[in-house]
Amino acid sequence: MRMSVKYAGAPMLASMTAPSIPTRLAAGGRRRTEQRVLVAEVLAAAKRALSAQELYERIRATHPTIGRATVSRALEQQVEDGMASRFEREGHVSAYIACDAEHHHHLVCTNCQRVEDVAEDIVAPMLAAVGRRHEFQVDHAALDFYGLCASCRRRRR
Amino acid sequence: MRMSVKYAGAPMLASMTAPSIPTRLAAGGRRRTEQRVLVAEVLAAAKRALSAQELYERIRATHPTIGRATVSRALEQQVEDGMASRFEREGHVSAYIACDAEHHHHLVCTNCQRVEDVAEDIVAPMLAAVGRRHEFQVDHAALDFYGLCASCRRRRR
DNA sequence: TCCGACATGAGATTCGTTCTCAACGTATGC
DNA sequence: GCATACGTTGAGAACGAATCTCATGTCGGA
Repeated sequence: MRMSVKYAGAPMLASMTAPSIPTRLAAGGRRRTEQRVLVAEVLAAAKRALSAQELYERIRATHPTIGRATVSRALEQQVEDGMASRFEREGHVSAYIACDAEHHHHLVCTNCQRVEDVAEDIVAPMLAAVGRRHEFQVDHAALDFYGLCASCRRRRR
Repeated sequence: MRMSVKYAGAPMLASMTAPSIPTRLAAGGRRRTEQRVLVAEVLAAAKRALSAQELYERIRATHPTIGRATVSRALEQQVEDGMASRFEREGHVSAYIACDAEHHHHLVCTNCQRVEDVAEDIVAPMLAAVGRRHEFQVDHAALDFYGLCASCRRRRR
């Protein structure tokens, strides 16, 4: 399932001046190592969801000595620090995408695998409706949509 | 991620007279074996999401000779036949819940683990909005909500 | 009742992830 | 600029849930 996205009740902040990747990597006493920069950059450049394994293989093409565990740990940290979010794909595999703010749900193109963020104001009324109708206090939700993005749709015709 | 729930465009049919578990198990040339009935009944009785492992252990309490693979295969078939739906839990584990119709999204209580279905008419407008706003043709979606159900909420006070 | 195809169970295998631990490299204080 | 402390790395081992294999069992149509 999609990693939890919290609804603290407060409206999402409009993105402030976003810090660069290396800056964000150094948050919370973490060290800015070559490997961790690499993982973050390759993930961000991919603009689509990648499993740890896939990312590991991509990076290995240019940096053959990097370790599986390093990639895995770097991704884990990025999720913790809010720089990425994690899905659970079918087949018991985690997949990650770079993410520049929290509170994001995703549109995944089943053709080209690219990922878009869902506008938050589309989702919010539905969450409110769920709370009203079901007497259910929604804490967090996993909302992911699969289909064809605009360009793949055009290309299909 | 949550197993796909298809949006074929047609409105959901109001549930017709639902066939019994043993009847539905025999769909499509499948055999109605003791084990497959058992798996379906225990899952339905649980009224909450269970992993294959958890279900296996529950069943083993009364039927110690049942095999892991049998439970696993039975669940797989139920998902195929629309009698259950599958989540991917954190930790790369599948979880299943019994399901009496398709097109269901779920409210999962994080306290008592019980599962409710989300009213489909709450979800539909949002799907339409996503399609309009994002020029994205939604084929299927994984929508799961986590929080406290009404009774757990009362009990917490 | 008979027989073939489907289903079962036990254990082996698979495969992505996580753990372990010695060696390394970063950042900080001096 | 240098030394020190400790977070980070990489290789391989360990892990764990699911899946596969295959001999045996059983369902259900003929």
